Amino acid sequence: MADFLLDDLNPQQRLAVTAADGQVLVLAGPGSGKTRVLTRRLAYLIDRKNVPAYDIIAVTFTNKAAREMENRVSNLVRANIDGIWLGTFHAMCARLLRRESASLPFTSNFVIFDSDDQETLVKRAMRELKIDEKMHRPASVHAAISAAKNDLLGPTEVQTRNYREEVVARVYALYESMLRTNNAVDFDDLLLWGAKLLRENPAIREKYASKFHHVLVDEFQDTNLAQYELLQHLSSLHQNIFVVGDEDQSIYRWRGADYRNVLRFEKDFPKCEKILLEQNYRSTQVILDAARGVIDQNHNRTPKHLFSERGAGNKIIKYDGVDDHAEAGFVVDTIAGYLGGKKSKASDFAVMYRTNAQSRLIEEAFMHAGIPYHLVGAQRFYGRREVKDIICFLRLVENPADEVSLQRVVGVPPRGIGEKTIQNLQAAANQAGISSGEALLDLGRSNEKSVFWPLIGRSAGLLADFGAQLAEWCTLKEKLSLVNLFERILLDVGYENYINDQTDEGIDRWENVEELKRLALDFQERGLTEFLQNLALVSDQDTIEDQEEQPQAEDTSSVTLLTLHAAKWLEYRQVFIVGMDEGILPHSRSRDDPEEMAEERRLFYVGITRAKDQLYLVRAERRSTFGDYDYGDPRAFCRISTTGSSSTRANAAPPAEPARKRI
DNA sequence: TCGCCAAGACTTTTT
DNA sequence: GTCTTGGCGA
Repeated sequence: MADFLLDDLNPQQRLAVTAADGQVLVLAGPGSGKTRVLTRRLAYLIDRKNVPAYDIIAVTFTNKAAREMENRVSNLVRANIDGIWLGTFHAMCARLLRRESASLPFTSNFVIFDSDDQETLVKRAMRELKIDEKMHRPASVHAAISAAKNDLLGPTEVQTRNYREEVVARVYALYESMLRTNNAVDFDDLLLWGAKLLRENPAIREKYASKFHHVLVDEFQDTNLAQYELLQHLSSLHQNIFVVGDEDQSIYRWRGADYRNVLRFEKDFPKCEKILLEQNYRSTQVILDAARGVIDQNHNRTPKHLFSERGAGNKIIKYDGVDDHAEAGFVVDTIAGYLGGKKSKASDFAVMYRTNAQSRLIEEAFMHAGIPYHLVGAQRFYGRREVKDIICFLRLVENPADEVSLQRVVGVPPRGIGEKTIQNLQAAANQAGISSGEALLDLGRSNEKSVFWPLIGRSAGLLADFGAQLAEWCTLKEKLSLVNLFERILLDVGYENYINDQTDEGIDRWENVEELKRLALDFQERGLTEFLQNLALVSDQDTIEDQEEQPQAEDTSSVTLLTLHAAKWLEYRQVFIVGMDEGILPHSRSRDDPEEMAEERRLFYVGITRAKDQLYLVRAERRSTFGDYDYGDPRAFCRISTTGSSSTRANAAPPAEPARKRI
């Protein structure tokens, strides 16, 4: 009898999908049908094992992956799957924290600070502590705090072996208390508090551990320590945990991801069933062999023998341009050649690079040649100034205690309120033991009669005006629909005039505001709170790639330009990896650290395995960096077999020539 | 307080 | 090369 759930799976995939209860570790090479296995497993549990959907939690790393999985599973099973907990780690944790806020130091309507907000708050903490921002850059202090949180370390638990670490600890402590007064959590907190909550409250832990009979995890190699602990707690009772990942594709170490969680899993669950998915449905054997030549140099992993039934395929083509212009020229000329032949369309091609800065020259070359192209993930919609402005206005209306938003929008557009006035407001509010937002609202209500009036100085009137404005919005929040509130705020502050100066840039910015308004329209029924939460947790990559899913007319097809990191989910017939120079790929900052070099190899590996038919490795003899020219050195990563005849050839390459001098 | 100019920085960016 | 930041004058 035909079985649509299992028939089209290969033996390894079927083994994984139908595995017995317990712990299952699926190591899935690139293009081996990882998503398919995960969705079929979910469908199998629900449809064949009669597991109710609400007994299952399945976590992914992107909203897009979660949405896709939900759609596919609901198409595969007869049962209704509404009760399933399916989403990103962060969204699942946000839900958990809102439900259990009684046991937490914030209320259930907490706001979520994104990385920009985090950095703003770090800066404020540093100023308050009078720490020199030249010596300790806020970005790096922020990174240190974030890393500590990913390792589940609180402000009193971080190491203070030297002055720098001590500075970080002090900033961390103040930063943390500032989050509390803002009733806010940051991205990292969602995971940290989630793990802490379950660790320290046995009753709550048991509640969820008994609820979730099955725990499923996607992209397991990119979990951090907090996520790992979370998974342990959630599966602590029923012990049914099914994880899918590939340690060779772990490329987010700098954000706390630790591929060694795969090893940890094997150690913590010695009885786990380990299944390797090695049949690749994407690439030719030549490409897979090249990829293997790169990745086999890494340690602490399970070796995999990726194979393809697609045959050897074309040789990998290497190209050394004289400079970066020649590099871009080669890419564009090659693609132009194919497009002239009519057999290929622009969307068959992708150009991948290590750093975003490399895209500029390539873009110019495409523009010059008149070939349509688009960038993936370069300009983050939610990171745009105008988008962030509006979000902060809305956040302030939702939660006037949000000091980060207040500070941002109090002078947008400029209304005569500057640094000094804000400082006075903060000091006055501090003294009264309330937030600046509350003090501002009081000023708006009582004007000169407010106790804060004399403490502000010259601009008290301006501040009171803004406070009254904010108070009005807060009242309107209850009466108007989300979109009407949105429009009202824009109108009240004259935002369109401010942002749209009729230049191309101004028009573009205003269009972004309108795009945000369209998004708000989808949340008319759910309201402001949910809209804001969604904005915090649904970001960037999700929205951009959605357009890819619905390719429009043929003539809009274009070449894709993207960083190697952004390439992870994608595949193309022909892939160009450019900038194959020591210092760029592998990146110079990785040179001295073997773990970092291993990550560069994984990044390269991810890039190689995106190619279905044809791979090009391109480099330049010299390239301009920040104005003047540098000579590159084609070391480690250019030693790669182009014919696939021997995957060990990459290791046996002659030693690299010494780096050439710079002119 | 705001807007302009010069100086300095500059890997990657699932949430 | 280009974006952000900080200092200074109007």
